[in-house]
Amino acid sequence: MAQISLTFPDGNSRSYEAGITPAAVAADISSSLGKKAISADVNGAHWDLQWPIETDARISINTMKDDVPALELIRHDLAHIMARAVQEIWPDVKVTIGPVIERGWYYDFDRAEPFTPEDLGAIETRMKEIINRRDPVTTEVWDRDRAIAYYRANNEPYKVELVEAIPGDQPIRMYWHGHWQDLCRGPHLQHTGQVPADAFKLMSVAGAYWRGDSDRPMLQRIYGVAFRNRDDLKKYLTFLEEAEKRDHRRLGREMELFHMQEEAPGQIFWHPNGWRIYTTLQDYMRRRQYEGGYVEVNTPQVVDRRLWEASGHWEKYQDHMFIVEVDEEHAREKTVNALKPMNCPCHVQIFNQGLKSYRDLPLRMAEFGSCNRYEPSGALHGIMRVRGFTQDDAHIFCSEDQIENETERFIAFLSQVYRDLGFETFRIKFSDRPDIRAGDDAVWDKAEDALKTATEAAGYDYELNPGEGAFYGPKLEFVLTDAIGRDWQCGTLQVDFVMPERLDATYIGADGAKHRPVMLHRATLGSFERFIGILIEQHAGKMPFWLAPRQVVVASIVSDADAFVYEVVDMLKDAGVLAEADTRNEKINYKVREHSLGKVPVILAIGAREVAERSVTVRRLGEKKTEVVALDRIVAELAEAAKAPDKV
RNA sequence: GCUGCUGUAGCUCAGAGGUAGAGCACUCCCUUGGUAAGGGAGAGGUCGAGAGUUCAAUUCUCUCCAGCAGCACCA
Repeated sequence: MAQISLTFPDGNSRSYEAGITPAAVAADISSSLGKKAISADVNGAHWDLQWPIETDARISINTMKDDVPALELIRHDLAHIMARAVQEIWPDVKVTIGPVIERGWYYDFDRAEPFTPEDLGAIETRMKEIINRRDPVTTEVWDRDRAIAYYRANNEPYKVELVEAIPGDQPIRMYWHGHWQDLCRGPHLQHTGQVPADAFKLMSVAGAYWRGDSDRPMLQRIYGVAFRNRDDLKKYLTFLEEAEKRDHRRLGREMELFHMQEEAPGQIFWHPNGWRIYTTLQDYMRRRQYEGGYVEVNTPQVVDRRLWEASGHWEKYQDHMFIVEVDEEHAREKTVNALKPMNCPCHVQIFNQGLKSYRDLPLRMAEFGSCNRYEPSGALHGIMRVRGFTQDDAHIFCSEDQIENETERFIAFLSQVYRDLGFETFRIKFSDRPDIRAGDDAVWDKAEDALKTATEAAGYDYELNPGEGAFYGPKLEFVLTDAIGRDWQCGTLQVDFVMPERLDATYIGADGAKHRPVMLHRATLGSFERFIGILIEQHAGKMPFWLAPRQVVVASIVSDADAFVYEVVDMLKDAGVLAEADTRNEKINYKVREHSLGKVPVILAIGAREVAERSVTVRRLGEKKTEVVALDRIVAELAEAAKAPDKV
């Protein structure tokens, strides 16, 4: 028998017979490790304890203390255990796939009747039974024909399709959890009892297309979450509650920011409070963009189809456009217009007015561009994904040589804005050329290099999204992480070689000849609607003072203080602070509770004492303590706090 | 758009084949109270829309609309 040498993490090696399994190695080290082992890392690959090792290798044995492999195995085994539980309860349900996902797993089933919440409870109970049976997990490699014949015989058409799709050079591996068997690449745990029975939960059922293809059957997907122990599960459930409390749809109603109604799906009715956030943010962006060398423009909402045909939107984007037909008097045909879904074609129209010189470049043309897109009904979500929205859009018309500098400049601009808005860090994703694309490879090379070099020069790393660029050019995407760890893609910068060509934009170069400008599409916030949604959730409604739609409530404690309350409100308003009086016939407790729930950052209470000494008692949101402050001082302090970050 | 679920007062929700209820919010009265709900009274609903079954529909059936979760979409 050939011998192989296995090297352990501490640097020691031992000699074993070729074909030894990690399970045997672990048992050889100690019998307790043999029991605790869950998997191995063999030359960096995640290795099932039963898979033989045939060559010299570095090996380490994993136990439940190793969180990455432990979570992977727990979730993966639970996917199998759930599928088994489902087939034990309903033998005619067909199984498909069940991968591990971020906090758990899912498994897709084909079953005529929908799973109900009660069904989920029954499945969960059965899963716990299976775990308690401590069934051994075993594996073997099957011949392709045998696997196909087996699944045909068992009436599992989805599995047949999966086996057929496995490339010829890859083994077809079967796993048993007790008597229940599934096609799986592994690895898995030693036995079902290694799964913690109190650290998982089935969360929801939803439809999902077979193989993610909307032309194929709709399956039922059951989602579960799983962790190494009960505490981690509890923490996750608490996180979900926290996210629910921050839901901008709920806070939008509670803080009277906006509403939406049936007659205008995907469109927002902004109330005074919400609109104050919107305009404050927009005013701030307008100032920053002016500073950043942009000119601001405004373009039409309703535009004849001819322009959309020229830009290519009519062909590629028509399903997402609101089409407006008008019967013109005496006209032979109806005029067909579309509400603009994007601003770029209109911006090119402005660029095309008059001759442009290379001296005009780069031309940074910004618009708070109101767009309408007919988004699929299922995509709508609060104010985050809507059919009517306003982008903080701009198009930079420049030469190819200027792409890099403009990119670096934009990253600096965007990072300043994000910092001002309370997001200290962000990630950059770089999407390069897709398979189907327009333009020469030489131009793509140049554009991709420019984006990468500029990103590095600005001091940022990027993650590569291979092949995810738009057909007209590569792009950068800027991703924020919020206070509870969720990612939001907001900013974007996209190089476009195609639109200037289609709409015949040109400039006169230093050589006196006509040249094609490059367009950089860029947005910082993305859309005001979505970004405000993110801000609401980021802050759980407690907006930074300068952005808060209601900044100060001046509340009387006794009605004799009312006159002074109004005086204080006027002083604050004159100082640029959003102040309102609350002189209602209510106790101070009641007023404090109501305005705290309304997320008003500062309450100034005024009773007889304050009137006598011209002071106020300050109570700040989230704090229990109060302090008495002289009137002039608090007005000065709040006036300072109300300034936007670019004015501080 | 697809699958499933939901739609009753401003909000959160209960209810039943015989044209509706609670709490909070709202209005009025009493109360002038010192930092997260003082007391009392009152008003408020075409039960998402349309059609069908029935003596009778908000309740049962169908269609549509909207919302929620996920999928697909987000050139």
